[in-house]
Amino acid sequence: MPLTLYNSRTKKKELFLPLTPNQVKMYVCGVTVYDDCHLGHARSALVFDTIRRYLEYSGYQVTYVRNFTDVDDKILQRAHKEGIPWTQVTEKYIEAFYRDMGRLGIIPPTIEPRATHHIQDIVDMIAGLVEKHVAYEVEGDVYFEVRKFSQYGQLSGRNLEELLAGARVEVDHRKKDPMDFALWKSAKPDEPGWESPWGKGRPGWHIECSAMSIKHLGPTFDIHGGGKDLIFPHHENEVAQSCAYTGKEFARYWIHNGFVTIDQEKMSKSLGNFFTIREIFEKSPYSEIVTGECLRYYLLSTHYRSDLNFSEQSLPEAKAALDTIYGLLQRMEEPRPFYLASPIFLQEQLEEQLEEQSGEQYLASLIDSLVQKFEQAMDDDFNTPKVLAAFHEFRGEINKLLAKGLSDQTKGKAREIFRKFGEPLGLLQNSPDVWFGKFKEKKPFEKISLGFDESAKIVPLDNSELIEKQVRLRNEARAQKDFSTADTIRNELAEQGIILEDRPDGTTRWKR
RNA sequence: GGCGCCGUACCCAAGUGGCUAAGGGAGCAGUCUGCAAAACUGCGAUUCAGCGGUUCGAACCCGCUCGGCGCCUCCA
Repeated sequence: MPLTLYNSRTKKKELFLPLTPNQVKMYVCGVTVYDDCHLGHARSALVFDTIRRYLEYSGYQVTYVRNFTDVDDKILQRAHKEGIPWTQVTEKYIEAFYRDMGRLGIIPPTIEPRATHHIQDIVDMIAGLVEKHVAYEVEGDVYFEVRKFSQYGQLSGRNLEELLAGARVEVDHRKKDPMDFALWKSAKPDEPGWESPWGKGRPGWHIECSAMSIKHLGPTFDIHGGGKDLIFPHHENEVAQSCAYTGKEFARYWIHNGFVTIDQEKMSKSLGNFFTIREIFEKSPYSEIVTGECLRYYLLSTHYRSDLNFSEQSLPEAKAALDTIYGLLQRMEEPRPFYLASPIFLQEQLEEQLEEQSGEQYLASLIDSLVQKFEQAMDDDFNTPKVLAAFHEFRGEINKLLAKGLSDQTKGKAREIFRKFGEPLGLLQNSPDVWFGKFKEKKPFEKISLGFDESAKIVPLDNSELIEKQVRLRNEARAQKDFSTADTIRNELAEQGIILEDRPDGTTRWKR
């Protein structure tokens, strides 16, 4: 089935045909490492992680490059404010970034270049642009001359006249045109800098992505991605300087993800309405593993190009939805109830077997249908919400089959399917026991709150043995029809967020 | 001011010209259960912000109106 994706350059869905068959070269703008990353950054990383996973699922060999901007004004400001070397700022936040990505199950890209490791490539590229007379130096700064690139504005759908008319930038009279942008910035005496033909300085923001993508993927590559706020000026400028430099097409498909909003407004540092990933995990009532997967589910429950609004319900809703699937996985792991195997039920057992025959055939058709829906939805511009719907439909059908009785082999097959198709989404890879908190849990009933609520403290505990003991006591009471004691225990456990489920055979399973 | 996006049930969210408008959450009712939980079944938009138009046919196309948001400055 052919993959189609929305190309923001042409504003249309297009058939995806990579430059080299079976290979995809993809570059995504990463983060500037001057602070903890927030949900918006995470969304971008997650969207492209999912795209990468699906491309690999589809059989492509993917080279995925995602950069770190590790030198820039904000980093220097931060270092100055904290009175530490700027390199310490970048190291700290690169580490934090890895921690957050890991919690979200985001697979590291193939290559993670840093601007500071590519200064020579950047200088070479700028020198080439100066040589071609599309860039010029003024007092140690080098600017790209937008008038020299006739296609300028093509990606973002603007033209220079419009831009000038609405320009809010204060005009720097040293520039030939107000829209000219910096390739190289001269360093002030106290600022870090590298030697260059124009004196000591550092790269402008846009040039690093061009230099590093060309270096690692070649002049023309398949996919370039990032948040939709990067379309202008960042990506527009990348196109201009790259094409001017190589004389070749730059990225062939442009993919831009939508924002995460709070109260319908873009989450951003300047508005102050953001949640860092760290904060979300610290305040989550769920374990780290569960929180990570819930967050992932939540972010995938909206199409990547749409904005999505984060609220206090987002995580609990994702948890409830995932619970239904993990609950099924758990039931499919359990041995078939003994009452189905006892002699009294021999007649029923025979019937069960007959049911199983048709049940297993039916399962095969359900799997076919799921695979088809999965691929169709993902091939249609990565429609993850549709995929999740298909999972839930599949779940419902399997639940019905399970009630009729399924062989261990068939149950195993169904479980495998959930795992296999959850993988490209980064979902359903945990064991039900971990999911339902039998190993580690934080303090229950602390709802994730919007804002800086210090009351939500992490209380790590591993009280499985205690719970098991309570469950045993309760079942002894139940056996003696001492239901008041049984109910007392149930209520006590419920207060700790433990839910008991009695099986028909008298045993009890518990979960959080 | 320029360019652009969005408005689908109580909430989240697919669907963008033609079978009964997916799916999740919450809710109500039922089956099951000592009670519960889970699972299953049923109920819930004659309707897709509003109005007008195109069409045999529109939530989907066009126009206008109302409401929300984004980019044009650093931004995932």
